[in-house]
Amino acid sequence: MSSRHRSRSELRGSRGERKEQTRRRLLDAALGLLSQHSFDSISLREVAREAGITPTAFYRHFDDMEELGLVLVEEAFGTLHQMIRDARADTPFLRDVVRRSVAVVVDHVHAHRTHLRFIARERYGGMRRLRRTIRLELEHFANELAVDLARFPDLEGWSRDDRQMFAELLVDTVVTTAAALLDASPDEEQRIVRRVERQLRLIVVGVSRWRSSPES
Amino acid sequence: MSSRHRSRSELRGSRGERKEQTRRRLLDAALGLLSQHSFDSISLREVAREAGITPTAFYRHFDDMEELGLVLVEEAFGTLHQMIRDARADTPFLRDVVRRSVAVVVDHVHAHRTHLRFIARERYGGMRRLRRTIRLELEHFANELAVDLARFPDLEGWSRDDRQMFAELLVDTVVTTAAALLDASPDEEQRIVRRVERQLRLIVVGVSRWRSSPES
DNA sequence: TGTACATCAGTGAACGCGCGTTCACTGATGTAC
DNA sequence: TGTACATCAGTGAACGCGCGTTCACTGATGTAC
Repeated sequence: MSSRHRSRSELRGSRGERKEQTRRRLLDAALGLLSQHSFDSISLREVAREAGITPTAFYRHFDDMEELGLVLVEEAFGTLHQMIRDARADTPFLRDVVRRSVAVVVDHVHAHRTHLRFIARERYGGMRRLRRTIRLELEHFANELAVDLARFPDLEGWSRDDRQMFAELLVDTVVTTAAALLDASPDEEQRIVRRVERQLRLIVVGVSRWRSSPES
Repeated sequence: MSSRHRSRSELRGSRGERKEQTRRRLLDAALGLLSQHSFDSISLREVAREAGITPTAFYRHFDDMEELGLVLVEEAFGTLHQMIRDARADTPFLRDVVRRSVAVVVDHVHAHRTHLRFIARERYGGMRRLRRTIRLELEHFANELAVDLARFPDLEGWSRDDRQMFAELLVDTVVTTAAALLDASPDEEQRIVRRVERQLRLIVVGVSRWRSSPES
């Protein structure tokens, strides 16, 4: 407070490393502010203040807030892909994967709360470009899942299109659930988890009868 | 432009009626601005300007922007309940209702675009109170649907809890679809509609086998 | 029907504030010799 | 290893602007008699 210049722990590291640390603080500051506000209502000055630098220095790291937002989308989907890798299991049974996945999503909500909140909030938020980028990433995500689903015996003989449709249903259900978990108390969390487990089980029952006997 | 006071069409009507017209213009102005921004980033002054009154006069109608937002939630769910009434059909077959419902949702997205966009955008948006109110309304909505579902033979013997779980899956799928339709071109719209039709059919297949043979 | 008064939706000036962006700058770190 | 210079992350003052809210007001509409 009294000493001028470099009074923080950032005294450590090379100039490049310290720049990277500041950039990280800016991103984290934005993620933090997003717990209370949507992205298009947080200001560059707030983010800089929260990160402990002057507004002017912000421009050493990003052209404007939108660019920072796009970096957050990229980051958030990085952690989301990590999540899906965690959920992948060595079982031929879809129901095992589904059961396992719910637990992974819950863990992920706790471990990467700010990233998931950002995606949930901006998926239908106010900034067109962010919304679009998130939508494209989610589609990409569902595409990957659709490819991966081909290995399950339950989906043998399914068309690419049907697998895609099923993948998108899973992704939407999981994202909606993750978003609901963000605002939930521990009690509500348990309720939400039980609900989505049964919903996914219901869907998997449908899968096992799809095509082979689509009419009941 | 040159004449002072009451130069608009609002010359018609009693004082009470004209006040109501101005209030309506404020609500519509907010809904219009929401096509580009989220609710917590639009300003009282913008809304007043768009409605053609001074910022000061805003306070004759609402205490602040949050109160206006809560009125919009109420309105939007009014039209949503109208939608569900339109979708209700005299058939014992769940699959008929589901098919019909998708068409009703598409119509509704066109007829009440601004209301649906508001709900989609603020469901996980930046203002806690709006988010909470929307969540409660959606739960209420799913409760009603769960009661209504009891009349279908496919769901005979289902517990109240299972019907609730199923109702929430339907509501989430439909709301997610409506939100996706808001940004869609006509081509994309067709794709989205076909996708959700198949997703709901898949779910309904699951329903027909639920409990009677939950294990495949 | 006519008059005197009350109501109140909307006005316009004013306030202090935080905003995004510009500019010239500082001084520690990095590099060339 | 020491010196001279270049780089560049971060500073601080300044700008014009739109914000929410206050205040005293205006004048058309509504009401009481």
